[in-house]
Amino acid sequence: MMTGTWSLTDKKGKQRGILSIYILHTLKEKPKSGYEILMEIKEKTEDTWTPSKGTIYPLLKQLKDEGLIKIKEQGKRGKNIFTITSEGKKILNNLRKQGKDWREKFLQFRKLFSEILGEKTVNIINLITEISEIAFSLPEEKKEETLGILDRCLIDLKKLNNKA
Amino acid sequence: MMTGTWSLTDKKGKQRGILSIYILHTLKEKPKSGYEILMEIKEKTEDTWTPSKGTIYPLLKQLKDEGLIKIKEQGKRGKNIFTITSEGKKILNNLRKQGKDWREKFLQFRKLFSEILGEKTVNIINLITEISEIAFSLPEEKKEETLGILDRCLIDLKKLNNKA
DNA sequence: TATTAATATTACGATTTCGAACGGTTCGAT
DNA sequence: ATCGAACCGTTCGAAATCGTAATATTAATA
Repeated sequence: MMTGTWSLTDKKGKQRGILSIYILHTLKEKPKSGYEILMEIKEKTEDTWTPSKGTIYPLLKQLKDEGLIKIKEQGKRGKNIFTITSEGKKILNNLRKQGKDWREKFLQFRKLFSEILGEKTVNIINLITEISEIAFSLPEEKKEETLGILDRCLIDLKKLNNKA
Repeated sequence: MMTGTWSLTDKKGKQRGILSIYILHTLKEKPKSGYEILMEIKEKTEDTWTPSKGTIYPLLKQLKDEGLIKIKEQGKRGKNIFTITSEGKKILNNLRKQGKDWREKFLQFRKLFSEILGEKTVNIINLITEISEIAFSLPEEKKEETLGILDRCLIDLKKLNNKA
């Protein structure tokens, strides 16, 4: 969806797509192979997104050539285990700062999608989306209260469900 | 973001991206020029997305060549006012049916983005995800009550926010 | 042991969209 | 009369990603 809309530009002026950003992010947590990253995304998104093999491998190579990641070790079957470099960490931190705009974009796109689909539950979607955006924007010290409010909401919905 | 992920395949086997789908949708409501559609999107998404001119004009031409839209009239300055054809309406309806998966995709991507951005609100994400799932699964006749519960939640969060 | 499945990667054409440059036509302001 | 802005569209290289096919190497299963 819209090639550049979700891309971020790092401090070197290089545009980075979602997958690049995710790769840096996950390699910062722990060294991984291409296949592992691929399967991880598939799992985390509940089969909603499986990055194409044709994308992830050339991208890993590109990021390595750029010095943002490196091969930590090699395993069987031609396996390369990548890890992030310190340069990569800098780039990632810089990108994260710029990703703050995503929140607003998400809200807008969700609204547009609802309209396109002619969804009859527009009000529900809009409410949930708004709830999401406020919940995420509340500061850390309000987290307990936030969770409490959401929990109550969930309980109420479950009750309503059980009255079915 | 992920070129094909949000694309839908119409009954003719042709892949349609977001912009195509939006064009069909909005021309169904009312005939419009390319520039009008462009500005409409920009407005509706609060400047979050302005489709590229390099995209929309060739796309309109393509859709016209395919018989999904036609030129209704022409105005000054080379302006073409497009309207949807009956064939286009069929395609749009077919596409809408397939867009039902977007809902789940959206939630998943929202979660992934939060993780990438280092948002420290995992529990919040999980709660909101659960809330979404229940809210959407409740039957239509419970809609009013659902809305009520969600509304209350939103109000509570807004109050919490205003206590900042 | 042979076959199937899973892991691991490469190659490549296709797709949607961007971004930028370019050009033309009104229209309102000066 | 001139200018700047807005409307209106075209061209084109670049970018991120998809989808698919192919290949190789284990590991699991029959």
